[in-house]
Order: sequence, then structure tokens, then C-alpha cells
Amino acid sequence: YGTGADAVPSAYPPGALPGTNPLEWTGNVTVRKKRKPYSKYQTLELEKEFLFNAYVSKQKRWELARNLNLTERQVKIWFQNRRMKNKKNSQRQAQQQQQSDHGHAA
Amino acid sequence: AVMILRSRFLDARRKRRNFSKQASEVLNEYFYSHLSNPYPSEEAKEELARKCGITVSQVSNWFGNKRIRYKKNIAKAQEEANLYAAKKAAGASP
DNA sequence: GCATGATAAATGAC
DNA sequence: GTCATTTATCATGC
Repeated sequence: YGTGADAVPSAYPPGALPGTNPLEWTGNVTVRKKRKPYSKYQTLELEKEFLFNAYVSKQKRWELARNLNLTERQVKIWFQNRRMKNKKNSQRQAQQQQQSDHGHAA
Repeated sequence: AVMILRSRFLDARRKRRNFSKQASEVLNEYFYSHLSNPYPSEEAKEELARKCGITVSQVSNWFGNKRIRYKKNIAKAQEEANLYAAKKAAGASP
């Protein structure tokens, strides 16, 4: 399979009773899986596939998940985050281009 | 063996530089004066970025780190909150 | 030695 | 799908 390995038990943060806290934004805690960095091999294989196409098919996602010992959900989210990272880097480079054009054009 | 020398190139942007003292002042003033809802709008972020001489992404990073680290230790941040609360009161009503 | 800024997994709104 | 965000981790400053 590959799905259904999510949902992990976790404790409730201390002193976060809803309604009694004047700062409600500090108490909105849903049970979340602990962030676990991927191995160098996993990241490299994902990056390799991302070079082919930024959007992975369902079939490819299934293969990646199986070969890298990840869930399909993890592979899906990795590509989503990777696309955001790509966009951010592109915007930064475009910004730097504009700055270097100011002293070069005219 | 080579993997040890890995992210010196691709991760070079991770080289961190502390913000200026006055930039931290501006950010903290906003944070503690909006402690009930420390989520600045996109427009507020742009103005903060302009005032601090940093990017909007850096403002987002600062508030993200500030929120999580504040609620991780509210007691410790309390004195800092009082500090900026007093500072705000001093500048508001002369 | 921690404080601090940036990035990498993971969630949720829309 | 995007995208702001939460959270842990990373890398650096001092």
C-alpha cells in the first residue's frame, strides 16, 4: 500500500486549555507528525525526478514512494514544497536581475 | 566521503546575518502590540520590510520564528512583552 | 553555549 | 493544485 502510515499519537501541549487563554493563537494545536528530515539518497532521487518534470504522475508517485520507502502523501507534499522553493528562488533571481540592471541599462 | 562537503554551495544562502538593532525594535514593537493576533497582513509585512530594510520573506520568517519561540516559553518572553508594552505606553501619551 | 535567521517536512485553508 | 503556516532542524553569530 503506502497510505495509512500517517496519524501518529502525540501529547497535548501543557497549559493550553481553550477558552481560558487570552492568547488563543497559542493554543491551536492539532496532532501533527514530527518532522523527519529525509536521507541524502531520498532527496537526491526526488530531485532527479523533479528535473524531469515538476509535476509527478500518479504512477510515478507510487514508484517513488515504494523505492524510497516513503508514503505517496509524502512524495506528493515533497513536490509541492519543491515547486514553492523553485518559485521563491526564481523570484529572488528576478529581483537580483532588476537590481543589476539599474546600473547597467540607460 | 564527498557528502560531507555538500551544502556549501547550494545552501550558501543559509549564511545568516543578524538584523540591525533598530530593525529588531520595529519587529518586536509590532509583535507585542499585536500580541492577540500577531499575523501581519501582506501590506503590513511590506511596510515592516521597508522600515527594517529587509525582504518580505525575511519578515515572514521573523514572525514565524517569533510566534513559535514565544509560545514555547511564554514566561520567559513575558518580561520582553512588558518592556515593549511600557515603551508603547511611554510614546503614546506624553 | 545558546540566540537567531533560514530552510526542510508537514498541515490546513481555499 | 497554490500558499501561508507550524514545527523541527540546520547553520551561523557572538
